[in-house]
Amino acid sequence: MDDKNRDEDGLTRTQYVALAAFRYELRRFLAFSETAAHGAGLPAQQHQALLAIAGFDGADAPTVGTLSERLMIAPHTATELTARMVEAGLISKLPSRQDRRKVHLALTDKAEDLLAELSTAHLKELKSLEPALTAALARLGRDRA
Amino acid sequence: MDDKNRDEDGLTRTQYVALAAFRYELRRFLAFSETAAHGAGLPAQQHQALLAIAGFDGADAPTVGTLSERLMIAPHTATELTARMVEAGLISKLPSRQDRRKVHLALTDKAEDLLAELSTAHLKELKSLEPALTAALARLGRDRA
DNA sequence: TGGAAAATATCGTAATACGACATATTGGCG
DNA sequence: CGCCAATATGTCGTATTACGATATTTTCCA
Repeated sequence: MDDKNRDEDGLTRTQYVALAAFRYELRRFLAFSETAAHGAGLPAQQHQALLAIAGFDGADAPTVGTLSERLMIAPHTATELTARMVEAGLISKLPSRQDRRKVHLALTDKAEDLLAELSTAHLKELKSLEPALTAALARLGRDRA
Repeated sequence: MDDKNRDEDGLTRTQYVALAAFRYELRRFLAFSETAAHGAGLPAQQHQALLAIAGFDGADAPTVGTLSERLMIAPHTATELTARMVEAGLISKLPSRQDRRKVHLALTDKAEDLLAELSTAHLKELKSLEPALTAALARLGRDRA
């Protein structure tokens, strides 16, 4: 069906529109998040680092390594990121007693306040964006060629 | 309820975990997308530009301005992006007849092939990531404090 | 105990988005 | 009808940030 709407190789026009719409919704959320973080005086990636540390679901405190995993960045990039954040007074580094190669990370009071404020705003925004995001995602599943 | 799990200001630990998990799922998808684009020889943003052009849901061909809107970047950033893409043989620019300030954008054959390949892979990946993403999103709505 | 592996760190480099500014074109209005 | 503000795109220098290559320290195990 709908062969006139199909590109030579490819997908239907509807599928491109659906994919593009999904990415647009994603960008809307990410743009909101970036603006909110900047408004609080944080680069977006530092906000993500704070959230990853505070929301880390593990036994002991997260390390530079866990941060690199959760943010999906190279280990040495996490090193640089955390160095900037220590500089900015957002986190503290504590060398592990058990394994002295590791460095545990903890939020400062300042960072906890900022993160609480940002997270509240994000939950609210996500609540309002959720329908559009879910709908855009679901739309991709239909019209499978 | 659960006051011992509540940070001073702030949200419950569960909420931080849920927010962090949602962002992690988002990053997984974005990392897949970036890897796929790079594998096809494209910077991620150029892939997004191709998709935004191909999936533009409007009457006439998209312009530099529409691209800046859909990608949520500044107009002059869209100018630079499109210049790089013309250079790379991915798009062509066609000054509008109606309004000679505007420049319409169209994919080259090469770009159509690349986009078809990437979009197929993305639809497949999204199909597999969709449950986790939807679940992470839905989880945010529960546990509202 | 001697090295391979792991964890973090350093330095130079590249990509890309932005701010400030410039140019061209359009449309409205006195 | 001509002038000017607004619109659309373009140019240039700058700053941020992530990466590759490489180094250092510590741990683990054969």
